[in-house]
Amino acid sequence: MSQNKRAELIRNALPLFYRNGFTATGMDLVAKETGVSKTSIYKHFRTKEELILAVLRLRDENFRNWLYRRMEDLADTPKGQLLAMFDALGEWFREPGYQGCMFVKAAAEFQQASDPINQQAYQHKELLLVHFTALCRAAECADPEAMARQMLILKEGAIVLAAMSHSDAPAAEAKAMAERLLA
Amino acid sequence: MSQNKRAELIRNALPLFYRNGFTATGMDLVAKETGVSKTSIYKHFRTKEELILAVLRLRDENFRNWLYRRMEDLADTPKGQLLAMFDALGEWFREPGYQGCMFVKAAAEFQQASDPINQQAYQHKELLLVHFTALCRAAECADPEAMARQMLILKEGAIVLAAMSHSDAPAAEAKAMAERLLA
DNA sequence: CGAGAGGTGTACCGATCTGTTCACGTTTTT
DNA sequence: AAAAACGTGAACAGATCGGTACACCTCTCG
Repeated sequence: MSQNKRAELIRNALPLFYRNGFTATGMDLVAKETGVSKTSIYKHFRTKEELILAVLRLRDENFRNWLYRRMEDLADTPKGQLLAMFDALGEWFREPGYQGCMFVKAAAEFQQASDPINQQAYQHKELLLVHFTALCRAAECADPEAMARQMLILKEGAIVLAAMSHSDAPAAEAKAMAERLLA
Repeated sequence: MSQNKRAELIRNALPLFYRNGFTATGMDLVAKETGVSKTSIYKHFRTKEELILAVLRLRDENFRNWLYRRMEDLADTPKGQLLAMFDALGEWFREPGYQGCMFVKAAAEFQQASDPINQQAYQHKELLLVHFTALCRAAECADPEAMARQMLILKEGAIVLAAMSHSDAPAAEAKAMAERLLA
């Protein structure tokens, strides 16, 4: 019961924070839009920061699961999967509510390195890097770590520019670069 | 007189917004830290939004001037300048107060496409793209427009990851990619 | 001198923020 | 059926937000 309400709260708060921003979204709005009273919210989370951290944990899980699965569905070789990532990103960019990377925005709003939100946001990027490194190693790249970091740069650049330009073109442009680098 | 105070206000407000964020920086703090009374601020700018737009205009001018000049100082061929951009970015990343791209953060905080701040933030990226395109054309790239957009993706990816990882390594990694793409 | 422009500091307005309190229902368990 | 657990709505506290009002100071210039 309690866990259900808690999970429902986190799940419904996610799009709120994603679309309105963290600071700009008040707890009264969270209560109203999630259907969970403010009293209950503060029974599950001591502060707004704890709720945001929980939301980011869910987002990390959802996003990485979605991306990895999509990469596997679109290609079966390691190199093919790395390239397919940019096709998956393109699909994401074309979604109506696309607003950029939630972790980049979290790090932008809570930019002190000592902030737990900032740290958790970067952790998401580190987890992506681990996965990319494994794929690069399986693809027998000369320097898997370096190639993985480069793929991450391409991914982040495409995400930021797609958000700012309201276009999915950066996905294809990043993919073109990845193709030449992985060749 | 008036213009001096106004310029001084914008100049001193810039690092405040850059380090604290736009929403998180209150007008009382702006008045206190810039040395310009709130009464005077609101004589020059009708709203906080207008002040932010003025700050972003100054930042655009300062940053583009600095980057273009640094690229010219470090190399004399068009291709060399494009590569030198990543060395210049590395210098920026190593500066003590580095906090990422102010325009990306502005677009993240004011993410509605109809928001004037969002529009002005993207305009900065468009101006960079114009410059890159001219350099790519001078470097006799096969497709100057596409190559310029790719260089912009590399630049934005490096900026975001340098900010999140508190490291200057993305500059060298992006440069390595640019070298292979421009070869 | 005297007027006006440009500036300051402070107090204030109404709204909104995070977080708490309290009295009250509803459901589950014993 | 009694009791504990879980939930609600609404009011509230204290702080802060963007923005305004007002009295005052200090120059410059005629």
